[in-house]
Amino acid sequence: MTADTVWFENMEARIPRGQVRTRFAPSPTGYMHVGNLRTALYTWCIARHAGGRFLLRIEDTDQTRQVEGAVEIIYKTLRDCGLDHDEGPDVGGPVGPYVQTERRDTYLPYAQRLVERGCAYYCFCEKTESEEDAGDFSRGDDPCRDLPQEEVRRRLEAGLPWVIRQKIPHQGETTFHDEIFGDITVPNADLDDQVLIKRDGLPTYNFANVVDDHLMGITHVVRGSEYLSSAPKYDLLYRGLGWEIPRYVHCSPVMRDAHSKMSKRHGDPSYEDLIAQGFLTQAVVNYVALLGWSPEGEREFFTIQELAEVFDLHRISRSPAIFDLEKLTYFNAAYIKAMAPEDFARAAEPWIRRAVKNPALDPALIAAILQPRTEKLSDIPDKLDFFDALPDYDTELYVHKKSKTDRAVSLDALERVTPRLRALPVWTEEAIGACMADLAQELGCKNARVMWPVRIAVSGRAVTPGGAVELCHILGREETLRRLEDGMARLRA
RNA sequence: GGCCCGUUGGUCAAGAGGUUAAGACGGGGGCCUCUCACGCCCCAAACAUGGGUUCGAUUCCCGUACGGGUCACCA
Repeated sequence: MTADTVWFENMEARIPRGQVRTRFAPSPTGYMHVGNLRTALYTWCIARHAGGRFLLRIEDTDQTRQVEGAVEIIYKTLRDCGLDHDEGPDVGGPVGPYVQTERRDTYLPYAQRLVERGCAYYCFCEKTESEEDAGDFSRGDDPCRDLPQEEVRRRLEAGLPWVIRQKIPHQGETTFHDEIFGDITVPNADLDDQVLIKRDGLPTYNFANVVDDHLMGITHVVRGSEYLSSAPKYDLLYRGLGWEIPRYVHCSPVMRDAHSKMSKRHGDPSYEDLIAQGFLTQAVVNYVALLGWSPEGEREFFTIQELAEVFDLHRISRSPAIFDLEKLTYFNAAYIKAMAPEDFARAAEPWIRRAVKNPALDPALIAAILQPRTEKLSDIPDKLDFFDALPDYDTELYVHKKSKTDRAVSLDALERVTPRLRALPVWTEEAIGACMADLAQELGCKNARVMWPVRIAVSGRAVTPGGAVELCHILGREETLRRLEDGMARLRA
């Protein structure tokens, strides 16, 4: 193959040979599926791993499915995730434009070239019933397939509506290579004469993809495995146009269960839904990377840059992977624990403020006790319902066998500790902790005998984020003493 | 239905013609501990199935089952 002359076709000067170029080519549907995000991530990783270029191309040839604002969501998601692109509608580049409807005039000449070469033909057929319900109508039988050139010209001049279809050979078979699935061979008779140029003059996805990928110098075509069965037709197209065939990387889908893909329709969360639920971008990206791909070795925590470094496309899995919210939650919790306390405090504050309105309570202190026990930000508010006001509670909470407390012991503990706390020279965690520990030691018992009752009195809850010491500290001396008094009153009642 | 692809514990998955078949999540148990968590330790849990090839297959080949994809003037 004379790749050096045909490969870039008028573009040798603009794209360095040997450069790895990949593209993410979403159609603007209004949100980012988890599967799409993963495809974008793998595509980005392939380019970055090789020091190549990553492009963004918007595939909007379906006029009937435009969603306003959809492109912005794509930009925002890619930006948030760190999937920066080198070329695209917003940043330009040498092979633009990067929006297919803005390239509308570039496709027809290539389709006509295929017609001239006998690899495609004008079809004047009406849409047929059988076609519309996707029956077993064999396109190989299309009466337009072998129309005499004169007749074609006559009909075109008469203004008859037409489409251009790919002319698949009746005989033989086609073998294509996929980086993940290997060589796949199919009989040409099983391939249909797909439409290349639609009646509205716009190319179909299948055709626009081939033309654009070539014109943009794409070396690795990454996409979902639903395109696997079209791949032999792509090969025929590339060959018909005399173009070098790129490397195909078909990725199996991300599933919601064993039977169906993740989808908005079924209520599965999109990327933006996950973020709204309190998942961190890095956790989502990290988790999703491992859904259908695995690194060498046992490590599973990676920054996006680290992913790019170690990414090996040949370790992408052939079988579909089921999305597991529990494992994502585990990753999220791990990322939260690893955050710098200030960063976590900043991320958690809005969620803390949903439950804690009292301005005297320091959200940073609350964040500190929350951080090790928060799996996702959205479960923060429920943990904080006792801060603003002490809830009504049952004194049964004071009975705890492991801490060796009952109502009488608790009352005794509270009565002893309250004056000491009132007298503390400073209200710090260290001072409060020492105060309670000292008392326990004097009583010759475990800390629990003092701290359990205090924690109950101060929170009214059996389960709290943080222990007695932290809670007292956060609530402040005055409120702490007020709640301890309240607790003693309840125990005496 | 035709064609194509896939199948290792509940989930994500490593792995190689000969292994006690990794690891992680989840589950169970324990330790730690002022609760819940965190952390640490331990445990249970898998090669879909039938034939080959082979001294030996979970690993290679064929069939079967099951699952998925595709068969649009949607992407």
